[in-house]
Amino acid sequence: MAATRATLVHVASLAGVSVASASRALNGMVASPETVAKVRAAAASLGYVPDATARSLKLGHSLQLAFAVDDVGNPVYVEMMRAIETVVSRSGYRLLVSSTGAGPTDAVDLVRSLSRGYADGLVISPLRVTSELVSELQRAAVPVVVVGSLPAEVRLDTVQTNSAHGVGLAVAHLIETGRRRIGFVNGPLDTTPGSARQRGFEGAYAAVGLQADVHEVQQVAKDFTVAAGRTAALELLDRHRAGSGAVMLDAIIAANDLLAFGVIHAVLELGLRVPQDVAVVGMDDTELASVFNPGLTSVSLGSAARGRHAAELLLARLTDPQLPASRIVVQPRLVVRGSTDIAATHDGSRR
Amino acid sequence: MAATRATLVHVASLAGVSVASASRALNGMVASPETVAKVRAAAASLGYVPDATARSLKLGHSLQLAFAVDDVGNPVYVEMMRAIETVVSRSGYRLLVSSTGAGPTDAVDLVRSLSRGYADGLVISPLRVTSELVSELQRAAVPVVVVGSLPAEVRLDTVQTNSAHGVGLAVAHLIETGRRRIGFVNGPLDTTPGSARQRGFEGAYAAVGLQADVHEVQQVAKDFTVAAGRTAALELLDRHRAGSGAVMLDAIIAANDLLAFGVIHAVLELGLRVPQDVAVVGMDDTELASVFNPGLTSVSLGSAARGRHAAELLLARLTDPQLPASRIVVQPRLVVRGSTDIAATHDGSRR
DNA sequence: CTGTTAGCGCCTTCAG
DNA sequence: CTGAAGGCGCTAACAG
Repeated sequence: MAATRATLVHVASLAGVSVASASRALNGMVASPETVAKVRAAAASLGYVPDATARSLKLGHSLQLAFAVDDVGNPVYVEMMRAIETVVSRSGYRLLVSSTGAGPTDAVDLVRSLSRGYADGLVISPLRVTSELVSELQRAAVPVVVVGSLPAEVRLDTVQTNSAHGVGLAVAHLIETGRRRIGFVNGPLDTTPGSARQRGFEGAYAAVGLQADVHEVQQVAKDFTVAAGRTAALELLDRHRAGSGAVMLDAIIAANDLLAFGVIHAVLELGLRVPQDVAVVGMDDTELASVFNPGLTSVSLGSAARGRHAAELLLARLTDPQLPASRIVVQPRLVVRGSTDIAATHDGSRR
Repeated sequence: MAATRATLVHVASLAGVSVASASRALNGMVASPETVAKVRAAAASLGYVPDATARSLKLGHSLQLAFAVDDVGNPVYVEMMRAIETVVSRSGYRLLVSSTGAGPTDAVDLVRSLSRGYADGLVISPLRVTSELVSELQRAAVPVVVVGSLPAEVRLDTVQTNSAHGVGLAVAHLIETGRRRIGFVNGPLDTTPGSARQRGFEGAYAAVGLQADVHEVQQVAKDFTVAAGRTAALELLDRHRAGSGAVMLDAIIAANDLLAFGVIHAVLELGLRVPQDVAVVGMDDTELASVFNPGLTSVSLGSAARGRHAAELLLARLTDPQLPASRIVVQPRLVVRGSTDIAATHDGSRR
C-alpha cells in the first residue's frame, strides 16, 4: 500500500503541525492533547514507522547490543544467548545475534561493521583468536566483552572458564570409576577451546600416571559437531581395535557435548555398550545431555553463567566506560550421568 | 587509545584533503594514488571506523537482513538460519538473527523497530500469528517473507510446509508397522504449527478408522521443548496405564523432534522399550534425530529448503518490489529410523 | 582529479 | 506550548 514510506515530514504536514511538534507528540514530550491526537491519527493513517537509522544517528546510540558467535548450531551458545538476552533486555536493550560462520576473517569483518552504529556494544565468543581479531576488538568503537581466553596483555573485559581443569575433572572421574585406557576426541587445535582442552588432557594424563602414549589416544575432529565426533571416534577406536597392537579404550572424553553425542553413536554402531565397554564424557552440559540415552556425563562450563556475566560486564562498561578491564572466571563442575555410571541411567528414576 | 572516536572530518583534515576526497579514497572511487595513501595513513593512525548508521542513512540501505524466530533454541530454526545465511551472503548481505521468544520482546515490537533502518528485509517464522502481527508485517517498510501459514487473503511472500499431511505420513507409517493405539503429543494449540498438526492428526485418525476417542490420546505440552515433551508423555502414558480402563498406547507421535526426545526419555523412564513397546515419531528431522539412541523416525519438513526458498524470495523482492506475492510449499517426507523400526537401528540411515 | 554543497530523517536547542 | 533551524556522519551530485 505505502508505495513510498512515510516520513515525519509527511506526518507533520498531514497533521498540520511542524515536524518538531510531530516528533514531540510521538515521543511523549510536552505537547497539547489535541496536537498529540492529530499527529497520532496522521501517523496511523500513513502507516508511519520511524526510521531507526536516522534516529540513532541523531541520538548517538541504537539501544541494540550484539552477540557474535561462530556457530549458533552449538546449543552451548544458545544457552549463553538466552542468559545474555535476559540481562540486557532488563536494561532496555535488544539483542542481535550474528553468526560469523567459520573463518577468522568473517569475525573481523563483523566486528568492524557492527562495532560502529548498528550496536552499542558487543559480546563475542570467538573460536579462533587471531592477532588481527584482537586488534580489531581493541579498536572497536563500542565496548566489547569477550567470552573466552585472550592473550594476557590484552586489556578487555573477558569472561572465561577453566576448561583445562574441566578436562581434569573428567579424567579424575574416569580413573575413580576404574577406567585406565582413556581416549580424547578434541575439536580443531587451532581454536581456543581446542588448545586449552588439549593442554588439560595432557596435563591430567601425566598427573595420573597413565601408561600409554598420550598422542596415541587423541583424535582431532574436523570441527565441534556431532558428525565430526562420530567420524573421529570411529577412527580413534579403529586404531585401538583388538589385534592392532594397541589396547582397546575403555573411556572417551569429548571436547564438547556435540562431539560426545557423535562418539556415543559411533561406539554403539560398533556394537559396544556405553558405559560398560566404553564410558563417554562430554563438556558443556547442554540441555540434551540429560535427555540423551544414555544420559551424558558432562563437565558443565557454566555457559549460562558466562553469558550472564558477560552481559553484566557490558552493561557496566556502557554506563561507565572508564572502568578497569575485568576478567571473570567461571569454574567447571562435573555432572555424572549414565554414560559413565550405569547406576545413574535415567537419573536413577528407573524402577 | 581513541578517547573520542574519529570521524571522516578528522581523517580528511589530518590528511589535508576534503571530506569528499577522503570518502572517495576510502571507498575506492576515483582518486589520485597519493591522496589515497595520505587518507589511508590518516585513517589508520586515527583508528578510523566508518559510522554504519550515517552510511546507511545516506545510502538508504544497510546491506543487512534479519531473521526473526521465536525460539533459537530449536534446532529446526538453526538449520533454517544456516540455509538463509548461505543464500543471502552470496548476495553481499549480512544476516542478523533476532530471537523474540526468549525475553519480553514481542514479535510485533521487533518487526516494527527492525523493519525500518536496521535491516533491508526480514524473514520471520512466527509461532503465533495474531492479526496485529499480520497488519504489522503488511505495513513493514521493508520486504518481509513469512515462513509459515498466513490467512489466505494476506498478500505476502510465504514459504510453508504441509505439516498436517506430515502428521498423516507418520500415522500411516505406524499403521503399516502394526500399531493401532497411537497417541499424540502436541505443542500449544494456539500456535500455527500446533493447530495445523492437530488438524492433521485428527484427520488421519479418522481416515484410518481407529477406534479410540481421538481426544483421549492427545496431550498438549506447554511448549515445544524436550522438558515439556517428557512431562506431557508421562501424563499421557499415565492416563493409559493398564487397569486405568483405557488401552495402553503402542505408539506416540510428537509435534516436533524436541518433544519426541522428551517422549522417548519418558517412555524409557517407565521401563518400556522403544520401539518394541512404544514406537515414537518426531517431526522436523533435525540433525540430532539420526544420532539419538534409538534413531528417531521423523517427518522432514524441509527446514533447510524452506530457509533457502525464503531467502531467495526475499532477494528477488529486494531487486524487484513489484513482484506478485508468491507462496512456496515444501512437501513433508518421512524418514524411518530405529524409534519405529527395530531393524533400522544404527543402519546407514544417517545421511 | 578535487573541493564545495546539499541533503538522508530525525531530535533538540532556541526563540516566539 | 509551538515553529524554525542546525546538525549527527556520510555520500553523491555538481562545479572547478
